Amino acid sequence: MASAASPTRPAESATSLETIQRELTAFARRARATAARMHPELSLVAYTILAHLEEQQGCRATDLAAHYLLDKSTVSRQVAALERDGFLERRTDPTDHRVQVLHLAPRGVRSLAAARVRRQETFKERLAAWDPADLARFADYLVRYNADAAAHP
Amino acid sequence: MASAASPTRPAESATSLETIQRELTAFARRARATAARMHPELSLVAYTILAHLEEQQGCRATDLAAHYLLDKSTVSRQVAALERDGFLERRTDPTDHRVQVLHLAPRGVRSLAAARVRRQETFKERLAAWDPADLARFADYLVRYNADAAAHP
DNA sequence: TGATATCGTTGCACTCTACAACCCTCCTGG
DNA sequence: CCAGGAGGGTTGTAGAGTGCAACGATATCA
Repeated sequence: MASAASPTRPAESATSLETIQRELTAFARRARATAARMHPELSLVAYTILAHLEEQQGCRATDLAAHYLLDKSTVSRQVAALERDGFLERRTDPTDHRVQVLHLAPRGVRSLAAARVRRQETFKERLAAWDPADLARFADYLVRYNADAAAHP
Repeated sequence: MASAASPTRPAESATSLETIQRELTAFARRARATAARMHPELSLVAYTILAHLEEQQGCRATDLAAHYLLDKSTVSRQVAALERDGFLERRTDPTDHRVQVLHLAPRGVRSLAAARVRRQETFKERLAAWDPADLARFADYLVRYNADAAAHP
């Protein structure tokens, strides 16, 4: 399972599909526990929300829900907990008082940075033996797969 | 994000790592809901357990826990529910009365087959536009990644 | 035979999640 | 102008999934 490219006779497509299914679900099962080990302070969802906030320079709870296919009530509770613990802050949009724009609070910035370092270390160690070209291709495949998954729900 | 391979200057490895992290966690968040949509009768964990049982021709609950990094109590409850609903059966090992070997029951075989068909259809549609060579490479990468993840916990 | 290890179950607590009902604010058509 | 609908967000409720700790039963070994 080490080498990158395999022969690709048409008959093998079905096998690839099975493998992709099995390996993706295997990963999914472990993701939560892995996240908990890497950064106990931030759950997988919390980390995701904070990272999104940093990347987007702030956004609304509804955006988070839409982007991550979560119910708005779920996001609401997550955000409430993150605000209570000082990871983020809400700023009511002055032009539309229905809207609360979420921004990272100082503690959120710090925790996110620390968590990112831990994640980087783990992934770096984990993927140390990979050729950079393979890493890049793998990343591309994942992006493409998630895009396809979003398009075919 | 459509084309497969990207340029791979060394400086891009860090970006690839970030992308891989982000896309894998994005997938993980959606996996449970996706499974529920594809086969409402079997949760993601239930499907996984039954598939493992089929593949291994029966195994112990402890094996499942070790393989999927779950607490034995979690597996115990999952197995109890699956037995209650007729998806699997337990057979006490005659040579070691502590051990219960789990096997698929007829209903488990049927449900697993149906779920597999639904999953195949979904994935086939989802990945229809992919070149078989890309599929094969993607599958290889996933296998390799999960192996590395298991080796560096 | 007694100490130790293994397999599994159960009590407990917690997180994550969706759905439904609700409130508040905004917008638009009569 | 204002009534009704739409959008953003919260809360009540319920259920799945999970881990930890304590326990009982069985097996193994000194």
